[in-house]
Amino acid sequence: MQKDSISESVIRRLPRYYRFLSELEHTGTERTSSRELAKQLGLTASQIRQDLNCFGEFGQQGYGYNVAALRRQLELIIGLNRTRAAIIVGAGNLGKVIAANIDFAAYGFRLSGIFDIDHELCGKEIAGFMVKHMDELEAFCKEVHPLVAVLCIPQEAAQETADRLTALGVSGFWNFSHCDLDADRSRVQVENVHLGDSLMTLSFRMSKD
Amino acid sequence: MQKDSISESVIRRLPRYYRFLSELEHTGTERTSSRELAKQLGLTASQIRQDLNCFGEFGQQGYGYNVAALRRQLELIIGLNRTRAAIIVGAGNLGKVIAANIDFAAYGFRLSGIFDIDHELCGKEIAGFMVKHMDELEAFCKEVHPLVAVLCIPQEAAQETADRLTALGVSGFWNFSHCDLDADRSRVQVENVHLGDSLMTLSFRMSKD
DNA sequence: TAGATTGTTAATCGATTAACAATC
DNA sequence: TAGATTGTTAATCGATTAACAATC
Repeated sequence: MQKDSISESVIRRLPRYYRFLSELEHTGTERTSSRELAKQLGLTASQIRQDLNCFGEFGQQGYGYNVAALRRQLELIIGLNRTRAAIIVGAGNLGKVIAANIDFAAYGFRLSGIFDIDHELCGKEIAGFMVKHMDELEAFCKEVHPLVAVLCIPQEAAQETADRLTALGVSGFWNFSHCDLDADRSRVQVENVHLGDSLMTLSFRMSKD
Repeated sequence: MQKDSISESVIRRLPRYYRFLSELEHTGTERTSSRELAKQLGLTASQIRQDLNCFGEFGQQGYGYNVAALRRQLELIIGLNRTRAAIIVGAGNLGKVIAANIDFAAYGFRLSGIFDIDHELCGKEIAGFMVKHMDELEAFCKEVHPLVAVLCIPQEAAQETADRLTALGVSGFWNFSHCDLDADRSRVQVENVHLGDSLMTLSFRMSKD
């Protein structure tokens, strides 16, 4: 069904498709077409059909796509129906915001713990979780087996912590540290959120004009 | 000097080059080569030379690149030496974290105000700024002329607010709202930070294995 | 001079777009 | 049936990689 390797470009577009179809479904739209989607998303109809056909045949000639069905398919493709345990490492400002504002369940995850090295923070409650000390990490992972770690720690500690977590069975990192993690990409998935890099691209594009 | 149009792929790599060269400079490294950079960054030497030559000739045959000089060039290329006024719109959790944690000056910006529609939040201090009410936006912009707005507001309010800000002379948006802004890309630059999309790509990549 | 590494041109690869037969 | 729109193959375009003369 699914092509062997999906290009990074396609992967980056999948969430947009899902997001837009969710909106369409929400407004009660029943059917759509690659032409209509393309127009709304600023892509070409060809591209959308090519992208979707990496995963299967979801449309019908002469009709187009059923919005609800296609959204559901994308949900399964992206894996949003799963419930992987996730932990947040680093309970500073950023960790707190993520704990409180990200609807993990909507993305196929279940927040199951928050850790920090600062003894001051431990025991405090964030988003319904009592912050645990990093000393408890091994015992916790042995019990809960989190698959994903959200890294909200300083750059200096990131690599070491990632290695420690990998050894404990974590195979996915949502990395907010300002560094590129060194990891075996065949076994571990890393999604970087480099806010500084993001702001730099804005700076660059505004400098050209 | 600079090629007419720089591809999105190149733009995304520039911050990584800058970041890595800053590290090298910090550790006292004097010279490097495209080969060495490529090895460290997981790219090819060809690609790095092609990328840099979009902007000029910064190396020397037989020697390579001077780390400090190349870093400085990238700083200028990305525009980090500038000081564009920026405002944060939305003083909720996310707005607060960004105000407190992002070193705007390091990226060519200067934070100059924080706004919210919630009267409760107005007057409170965040990162040294007194939160202003959105009613004061027009008067403020007339005086300070911010070029950039960081949107930390709900999806529903994003488009309307962006339009309002565009009319007030804002030409760059760092958009944390979970929606794709509709803007005239020839006059306005938009950099989206879609955390949901980011987490979905992680979900997708973890689902394959 | 010999070795190293650039800047740049040419070749390759992959992604996007166009075209169209299949079919609802 | 006629019109619409898919899935898919072929053509195009752009980005990455390889090769190499120039030169430090």
